[in-house]
Amino acid sequence: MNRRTFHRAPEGERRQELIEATLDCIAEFGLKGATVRQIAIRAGVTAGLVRHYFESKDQMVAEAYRAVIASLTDKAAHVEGDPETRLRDFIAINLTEPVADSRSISLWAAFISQVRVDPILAEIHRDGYVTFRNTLQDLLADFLTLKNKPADAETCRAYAIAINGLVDGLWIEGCLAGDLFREGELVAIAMASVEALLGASIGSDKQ
Amino acid sequence: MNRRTFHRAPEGERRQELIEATLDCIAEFGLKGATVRQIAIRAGVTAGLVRHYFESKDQMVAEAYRAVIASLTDKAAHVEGDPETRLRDFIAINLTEPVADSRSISLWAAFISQVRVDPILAEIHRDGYVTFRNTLQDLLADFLTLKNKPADAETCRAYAIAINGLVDGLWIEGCLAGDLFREGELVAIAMASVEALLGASIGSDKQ
DNA sequence: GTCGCTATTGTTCAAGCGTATAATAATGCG
DNA sequence: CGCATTATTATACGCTTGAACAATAGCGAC
Repeated sequence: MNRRTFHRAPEGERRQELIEATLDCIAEFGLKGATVRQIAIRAGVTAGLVRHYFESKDQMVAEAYRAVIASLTDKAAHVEGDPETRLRDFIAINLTEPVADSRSISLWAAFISQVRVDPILAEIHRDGYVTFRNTLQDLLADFLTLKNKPADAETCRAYAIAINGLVDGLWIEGCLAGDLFREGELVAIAMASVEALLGASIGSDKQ
Repeated sequence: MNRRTFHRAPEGERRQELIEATLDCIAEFGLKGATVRQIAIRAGVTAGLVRHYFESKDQMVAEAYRAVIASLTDKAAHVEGDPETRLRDFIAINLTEPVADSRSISLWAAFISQVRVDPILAEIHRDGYVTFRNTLQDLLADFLTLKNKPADAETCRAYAIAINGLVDGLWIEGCLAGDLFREGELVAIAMASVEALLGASIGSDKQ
C-alpha cells in the first residue's frame, strides 16, 4: 500500500495555508460547505492534519474570522499623510478592491450570521467594530480641526456613525451588485456625500 | 406502539408555520444549525412532514428567504402621504424595530453569505435589491420636485445610491451594536445626514 | 356513521460530518 | 550515516444529516 509523498511545511506556514483554505471554502461553498475534508483538499493535505494544527474545527474557523477582519480593516487603519488625504484614502480603500469585492462580503456575511450564535465570534466582531469606528472618529477629529470646524467628541461621534454607515452601506452595495455601477462611481458618490455631510471640501476633485 | 395525536392544519397554514420555524432556527442556530429535524421540532411536527410540503429542504429555505426580503422591504415600500412625510417614514421604518433588530440581520447575513453559492438565492436577492432602490429613487424624485430642485434621473440615481447606502449602513450598525447607541440616535443621525446630502429640510424636527 | 383521501407519523437508509488513532515518511541532529 | 522526532497520511468510529417510505390517524363527503 503506497502512501502519498508529502513535504513538511516550514514553521507556521501550513497553519496559514489552512486558514486561507478555510476562507476559500467559506467564500465558495458557504459556512456549511466548509467541511474539514473540503478545506483539507483545498490546502492540498489530508483531513487529519487539521487537528494537528488546531484544537478543533471551530477554533480554526475563529482564527479565520480574525484574518477576515484584519484584511478588511488593516489597510484603512494605516492611512498616512495630512488629515484630508487620510480621509480621502480611507474612503477610497474601503470602496475599491481588494476590500470591496464579492468574496469579501461573502466571508463577512457568513461570520456576521454566526455572531449571534457563537460568543467567541461575537467578541472578535465587537473588537473589530470598535477599533474601526474609533479610527474613523480620530480621523474626523483631525480633519475638522484642520478645517477650523467644531471637533468636540459628540460632534465627531455623530459624524463617525454617519460616515461609517455610509461607507459600509456603499461597500455592501458595491460588493453585492458591482455590475450595477460605473467604474469609480461609488467612490465619487462617497466623496461627494462626505463633503456634503461635513460641509467641507476633502479635495476629492484632485484625484 | 402509540402514535402521537396531531391535527391537520388548515390550507397553507402549516406551510407558513414551517417557513417561520425555518427562520427561527436560522436566526438562532445559523444556517448549518437549521436542520430539517430542528425546524420540525420548532414547528411542532415531525421531520417527515417537511417533504410533504416542500420538494426539498433547499426549496423551503429559498421560500424562507423570500419571506425575509418581504419583511425587510414591504413596510418601507408602502409609505403614504406627501413626499416629505414618505421620505421621513422610509428612513424611520428602516432604522427602528421590527426592521432593525438583531434577528433581522442574522437572517439577512445568513442568506447574503449564500447568494454567491446558490443561483436561486441570487435571483431572489437581485429582485429584492432592485425593487428597494427603485422605490427610494422614485421617492427622491417626488421629493426633489416638490422642493424645486433638479430631479433628473442621473441626479436621483446618485442620491438613491448614497441614501440607500447610508440607511443600509446605519441599519447594520444598529442591528449589530444597538447597545452602543442612544434611543432614537440613529434615526436622528440619518435624518440630519439626509438633509445635509440633499441640501433640503425633510422636516425631521417635526417628529 | 363510515368510507376514502391525505396530512402526519415513525422508521430506515446511505452519505457525510468532526474527531480519534495508528502507521509512516520526511526532516534535523549527532 | 543512523536515529529520534514529528508532521503527515490513512483508516476507522460514532453521530447527524436530508431523504425515502410504509403505516396510520384525522377529517370531509356522502
